[in-house]
Amino acid sequence: MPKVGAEPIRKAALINATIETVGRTGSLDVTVAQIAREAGMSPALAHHYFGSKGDIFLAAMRHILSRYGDGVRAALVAADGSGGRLRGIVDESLAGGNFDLAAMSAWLNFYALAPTDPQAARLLRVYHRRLRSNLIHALRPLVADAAAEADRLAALIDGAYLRAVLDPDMPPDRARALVMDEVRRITG
Amino acid sequence: MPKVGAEPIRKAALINATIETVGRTGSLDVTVAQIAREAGMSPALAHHYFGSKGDIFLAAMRHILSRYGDGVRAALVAADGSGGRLRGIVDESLAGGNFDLAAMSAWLNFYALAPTDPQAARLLRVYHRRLRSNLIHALRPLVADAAAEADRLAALIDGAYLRAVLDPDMPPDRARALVMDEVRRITG
Amino acid sequence: MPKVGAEPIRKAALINATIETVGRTGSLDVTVAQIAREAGMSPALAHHYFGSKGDIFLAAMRHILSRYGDGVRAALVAADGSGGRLRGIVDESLAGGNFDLAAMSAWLNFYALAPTDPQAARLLRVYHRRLRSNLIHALRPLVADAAAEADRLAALIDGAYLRAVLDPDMPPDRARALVMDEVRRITG
Amino acid sequence: MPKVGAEPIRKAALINATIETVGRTGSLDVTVAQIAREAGMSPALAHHYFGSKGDIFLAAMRHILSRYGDGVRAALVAADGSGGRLRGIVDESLAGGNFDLAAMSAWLNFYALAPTDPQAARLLRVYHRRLRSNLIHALRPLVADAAAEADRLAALIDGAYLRAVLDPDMPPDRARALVMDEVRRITG
DNA sequence: AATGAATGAGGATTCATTCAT
DNA sequence: GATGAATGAATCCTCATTCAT
Repeated sequence: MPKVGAEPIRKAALINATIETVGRTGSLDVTVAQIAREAGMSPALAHHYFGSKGDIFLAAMRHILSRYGDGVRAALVAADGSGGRLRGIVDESLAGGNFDLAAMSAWLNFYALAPTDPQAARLLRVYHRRLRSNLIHALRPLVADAAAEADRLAALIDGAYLRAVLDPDMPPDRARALVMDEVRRITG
Repeated sequence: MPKVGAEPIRKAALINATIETVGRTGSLDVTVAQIAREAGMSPALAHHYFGSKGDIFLAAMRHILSRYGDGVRAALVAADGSGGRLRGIVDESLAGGNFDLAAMSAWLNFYALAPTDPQAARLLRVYHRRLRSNLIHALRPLVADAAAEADRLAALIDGAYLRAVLDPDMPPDRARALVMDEVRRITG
Repeated sequence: MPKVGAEPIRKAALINATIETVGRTGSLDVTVAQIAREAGMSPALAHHYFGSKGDIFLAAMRHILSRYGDGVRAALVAADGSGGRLRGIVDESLAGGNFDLAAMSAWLNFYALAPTDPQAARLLRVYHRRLRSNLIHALRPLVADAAAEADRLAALIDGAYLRAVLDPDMPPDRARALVMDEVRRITG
Repeated sequence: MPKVGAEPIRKAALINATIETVGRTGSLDVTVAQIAREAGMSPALAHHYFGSKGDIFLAAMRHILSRYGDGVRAALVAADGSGGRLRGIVDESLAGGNFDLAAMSAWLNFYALAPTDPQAARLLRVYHRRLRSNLIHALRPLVADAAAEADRLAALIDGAYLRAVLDPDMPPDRARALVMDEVRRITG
């Protein structure tokens, strides 16, 4: 009997190892060997499951993105009213989990990758669209030009995240509070 | 007596070549050889004038940062009133020059570098502090809590820039307009 | 399952290749590429098995030293009486094998390395101590101040070796005879 | 009027700088730039006066050798009787000046160079011959086979020097004492 | 499925040396 | 005489990737 189901397990292990390793070193300059060691397997096997280093990274990014997407979806389901939905999106976008070194590095390097790498760009676009659509949906009952307000709020979220990540003077809590003030202004 | 005075010329050429090369490839993964070729000299000479690859990058970033700083300063001098100063800062921060691939890549990769590289972090901090202080100064006559408003505006600027850079659906003009709406709201 | 057990073979091949290459060129200024080529493998593999060029050299030196140590030990076991032991040590120290260009260059360059490289110094010290202790052991039944006589004899051995290596007018045989005269004087 | 006599001054400065630099770093791996800086001139000028790096080294070695030769000559002139001449030679050969890191490194690296570099070999041979002839001259009135005794004593001197240089357990004074004991045995 | 073995293709950096002034 | 400028040629080392087993 062949060992069944090894593939998804191995892939998941590699994805986690990638995030973990990138996080620990704070840089995308990690080697396949490092990732594989962290995942407890040989570099050759990593290449066997993913075709290349780039594919490993992409899978890891997709994982982070979908984890974020799940969080937002859950927050929206649990939310109470338009204001609640807005706050849920913001909360999730600036939640603690996005600020560990692993996620931070992943995001920043992902940004840096996007102008060059079409697959990264596509992934990022999906994220942008979904956030925008969620925001519009939540804002429509509250403001006249929901689309414009959504863009502004989305930019504010990203900017606040950036600051929280890069600026030691701006801890994540202040970043979230800063956006929440704006949300409060909108929800009245 | 030897030919003299080449140093500043060569250094400037290398800085420009760095920005140009990073811009063209859209990635920090450029080799010293590429930069040197672009600057029309040998890799050895690049190492002669700057000590290392990292120093070349740092000098390039410093150049971009100081170019931006000069722009802001000029805009502030020319500005008329608090509202004018605000609009000047926003205009300069989201000016066309910041959106060529070279500047974009430099900024994004600089962000990605900052969590790891202390010198990059220091440089970025200088930028953040200066922007914040400029915004506070311009906002003080207009709002009660200038500091909080400055943080929010700074985040909005960075977020809008990020969107304009990363999202094809958000051209620089829309990004600027988006921030200007907020400025208008503040200035009343 | 992969091909297995290459490591010791490769390491041995690299050590031999190092000695051979250093010997052929008569200088420590050999490149990893040269050594690897001599050993029939890529430079990358050499770095894979030993961490660095320095480690390759050290392993080669250790090999030479242990080869010499084995020779001395065998000579001591086979020796008959104190005088025999003395003659055995001298014979082994000035045996033909120490005079091929490879061993010579290794020794000389090792000497030159020792004041700078702590690991080389440590290795050399081991050799010195062992030789001294062997000599003292063999001399104790024969002379009053065995320690002093051992130091003198050790110096004489090293000096004779040096002459034999450096001076075309002093072939190894004469060098050995020169020391043996002294041994004969001691053993009476 | 041209500046006269610059050449010998510059050359001497470079030779001293070479010895000094080799001594400070304890290795022959010094760059022409380091030597030139130590001598207070540009690397280009060093090449102007000596044709190549090798020539600089050779000149430095020649300097050390002739300095040693002068010392021996002076000691012989001042010496009283055959025994005094012998002691003078030994004293000079193991004098303090030969044990500073500069001279040590020079000697050791010179040894290492000799099997490869014909010029170094020639120089070394001169030294060997002169020492041997001096020793024979001093020994002839004292022993039957002066030539054999001279070779043994020369080897002992070199071996003692080597030990003193390489072995922290053998300070220069003990090395000299060790040889002097032998001298005393000969002079009776 | 899994891995040790192996390498080709760079990449940063160093340095002796040359040259124009 | 003197030097800053400039470079070609190496050198060590790294790493993604392939392959035989």
